Amino acid sequence: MPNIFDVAKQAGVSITTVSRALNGYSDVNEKTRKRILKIAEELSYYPSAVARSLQGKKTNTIAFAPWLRDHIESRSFFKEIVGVLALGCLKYDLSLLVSGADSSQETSETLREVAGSGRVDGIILSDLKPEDERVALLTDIGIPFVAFGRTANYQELSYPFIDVDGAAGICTMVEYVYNQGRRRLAYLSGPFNTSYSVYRFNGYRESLSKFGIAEDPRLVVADLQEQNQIKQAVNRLFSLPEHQQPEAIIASNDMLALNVINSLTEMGREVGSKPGQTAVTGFDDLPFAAFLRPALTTARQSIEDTCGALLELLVAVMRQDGAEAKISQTNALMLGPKQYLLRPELVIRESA
Amino acid sequence: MPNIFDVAKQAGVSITTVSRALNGYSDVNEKTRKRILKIAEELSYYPSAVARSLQGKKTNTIAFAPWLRDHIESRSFFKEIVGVLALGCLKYDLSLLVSGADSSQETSETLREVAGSGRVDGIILSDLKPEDERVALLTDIGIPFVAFGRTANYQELSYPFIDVDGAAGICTMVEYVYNQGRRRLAYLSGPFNTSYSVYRFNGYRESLSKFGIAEDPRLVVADLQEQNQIKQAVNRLFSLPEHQQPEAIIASNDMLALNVINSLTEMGREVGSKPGQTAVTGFDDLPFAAFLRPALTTARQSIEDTCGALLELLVAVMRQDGAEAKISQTNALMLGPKQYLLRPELVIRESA
DNA sequence: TTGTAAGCGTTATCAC
DNA sequence: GTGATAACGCTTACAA
Repeated sequence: MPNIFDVAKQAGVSITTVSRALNGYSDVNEKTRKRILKIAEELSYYPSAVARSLQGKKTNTIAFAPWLRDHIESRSFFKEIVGVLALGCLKYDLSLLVSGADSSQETSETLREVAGSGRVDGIILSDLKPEDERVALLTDIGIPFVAFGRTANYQELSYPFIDVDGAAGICTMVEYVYNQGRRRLAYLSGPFNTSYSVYRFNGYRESLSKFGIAEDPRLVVADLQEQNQIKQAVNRLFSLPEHQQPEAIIASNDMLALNVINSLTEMGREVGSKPGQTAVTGFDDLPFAAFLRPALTTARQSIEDTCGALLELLVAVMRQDGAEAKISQTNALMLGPKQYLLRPELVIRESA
Repeated sequence: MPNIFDVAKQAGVSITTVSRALNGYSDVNEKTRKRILKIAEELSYYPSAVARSLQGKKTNTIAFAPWLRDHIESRSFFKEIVGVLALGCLKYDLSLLVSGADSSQETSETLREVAGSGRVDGIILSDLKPEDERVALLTDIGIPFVAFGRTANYQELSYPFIDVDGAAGICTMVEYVYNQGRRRLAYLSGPFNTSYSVYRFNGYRESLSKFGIAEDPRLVVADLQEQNQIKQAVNRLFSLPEHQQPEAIIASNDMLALNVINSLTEMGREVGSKPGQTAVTGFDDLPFAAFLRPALTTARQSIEDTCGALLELLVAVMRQDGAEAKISQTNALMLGPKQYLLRPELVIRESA
């Protein structure tokens, strides 16, 4: 690999001039610039990105920092978002650095390393916990970041984030099945260690009280992590006396809903929106949701939109746009400066 | 961000000692090391990855370098593979850098930049073309890489790759529908600018000749890029005189098959394995394949396996393992040193 | 066992 | 317009 000296020697100038020519400075003779450019081309010289960032220059790279858990729900969502994010980065001429840790204790450490490494200009923090030390960490370090999700205390901390309104989404689902005349509404969720799980569950509780339905603890099962647990939970729901069995199952995400549907089908129960059938709803509208049978009725938080908003906001933050960074998503509610809540949309299909 | 000087000052030693202590060198007093480690911890000091790589040290990062096209088939596959790769990297304590270019002319340039940037230790090159200048490019630069897919001249070039045996996969599908008694077999494909499309198509032609079926050019449609084109193609197939219409449609990938099924269904035609129904087969077994209706019969090239093999091989190459890098996949056929062909597996579901 | 000093490949600050 | 030269933060001979 040729370096700046090689080019300088070829061109018979100093490295300073080469640097200036290549970086489009104005104070360099047009002729010299042309010559240097040509030589750089010939030598197929590319400035070392690493040396550049050592000077504090932009890296044109952002990091995606998820908190990887081992849930059934976590994996499929992760894959989807990484892919979409990577694709979205192209538009901004950014590269995406994905680095996570195997164990959850290490995530903070890994994050600190990435943030302090000088390898990225900004970070997309994902899978926020209600109390998430990573927000303070990044704020301390002073690196631009945008969170996907929010902590409980987002108002005091006032860091930039994009979140999907989980409570609203679940409310919509509850309202929808309520209007079908269903009253015994079960709620299945993964662990509550992540913010969105909590918000979504709150949505369930809020809407129950809104409709004057008493909460039945037997209809709420949380901390579901793998297939078997879900199957067992569904089984248990339908071991209740018949008039206490749920008429609808609100699942906190699509992956859960998928498993619920499968369990129900295995048990010989019909899933759907008709009376007598069990209604099942999901959340996220992952690509497979439309293909399930019955096709999943769910709350869509278009991942494309969400990722688009995340990138838009992060890019604005990185530019130090003192101006309120506006994002172009139309369904966004502004909670604070650079804090947006995206409103999910009810997608009615067959499962409810 | 504290740097190595801060730690050195705190500890009352030179930066050399700090460096050595942190990198686990043996020639440093245990006491001093302890002290330095403690101080580094307190200061939450992390060595700058950038400065480190400037010294030619490992970055523990690999790049994924796809060739992004604008097909309907390209996008979903890309998302899947990036996600799985990112997850797979965790096992090896690697970060994944995804950087592509918007336009296809730029891919080589972008690649050169990444490869020469010093930011990554190795590269996974994807979406190979039958003649792909990127192989020579990376070989020239001398950076470790593994290709996902292969060029036509892989034997001369002898670079490491993992490929899925596209011909074999399609042969399996053809044989399967042939055994159902079907003889008029259409083949739908995306553009032939990518190796796997060519190999898969070859598989189609080989198996036709193997079964003594004459090729009917009207049953082969290539260069399909978007929904509408696929719909039109299917329409045209069934505008043929009835006894010339296809009894099976072999699609070169799942995304294509999905659209074929939808088109067929819209036209009121039944898809399935029974006589009278049109059989449709896919290739890849993307996550949605199992959920389609009818569920897609396809050739599975488990992306997990493929990515696993890619990473395994790349890590071996990066370690300079002169020894033949063995991969642990059991269905792998060795074409040459560090060149493996993965044999896809027939997944029989409902669509054929 | 520890320290000094020379890189690594850029960009930025001064002079000229 | 152009060129020395000093950073940037680290690793690694080479000394001590």
